[in-house]
Amino acid sequence: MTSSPDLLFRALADPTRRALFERLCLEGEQTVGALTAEAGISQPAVSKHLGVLKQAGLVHDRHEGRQTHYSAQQRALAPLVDWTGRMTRFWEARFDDLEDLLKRMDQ
Amino acid sequence: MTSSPDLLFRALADPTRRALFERLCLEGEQTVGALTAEAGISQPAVSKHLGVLKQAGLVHDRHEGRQTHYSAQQRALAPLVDWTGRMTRFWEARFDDLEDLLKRMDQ
DNA sequence: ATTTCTCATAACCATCGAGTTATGAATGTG
DNA sequence: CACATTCATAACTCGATGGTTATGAGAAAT
Repeated sequence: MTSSPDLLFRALADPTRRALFERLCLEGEQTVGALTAEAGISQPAVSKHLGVLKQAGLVHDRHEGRQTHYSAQQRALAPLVDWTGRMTRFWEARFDDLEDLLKRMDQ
Repeated sequence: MTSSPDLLFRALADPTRRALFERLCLEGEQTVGALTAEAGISQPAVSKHLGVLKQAGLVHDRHEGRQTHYSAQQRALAPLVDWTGRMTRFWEARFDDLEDLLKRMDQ
């Protein structure tokens, strides 16, 4: 069983793949050809990356004629945001404890 | 030049490594021995993972006698939060645009 | 001083993953 | 129908990476 944040982290760990996702986020829907034109790698490589992103739920594909349009699914980032939240919340809690301690020491 | 989010994503992409970081976040400072006891892998493997986390700025090590104490540096997650923010902000902006469009179409 | 304990490093191995080229499937075009 | 275009998949290569065991360095204990 591969957990949800695991898929996301793994999918976004590769810089090329992250660049593809960023383009889809910032510039909106793109065809494979358009993405390949700027990616600096071969078309099959781009397709494979898009496949990984799709499997992670980060992109959605729409077939139109002989071309495939990919678009970002930013909602899929939610588990990532949750995860960082859980990790940093503990830091804040601990920080609050420290503040309490200092306050109590002050009196 | 490896950018900051790149190091973070790569460091957190491995489930074993992420588990180590989570433990340090939730349970606080731990020695290598304590971490190894529950990690299910050899001590050298744990040390190597901790080295990667340290290089990414995610953990800090403190030497005390013959043991090394590791602790989480949650602040290091900031670039990750920023990145997800930049990606999702565009979604919200685009969503707002859509809402505006619908509103205008309504009139 | 010798031994024991804790951790890091070295050397090695196997697997994974990102890239390539070749090719096929599906759709449009002459 | 024949040809071109667009994308996905197959087969392969090769470097990166996560794991192992062996060993060394440094600190504590006897």
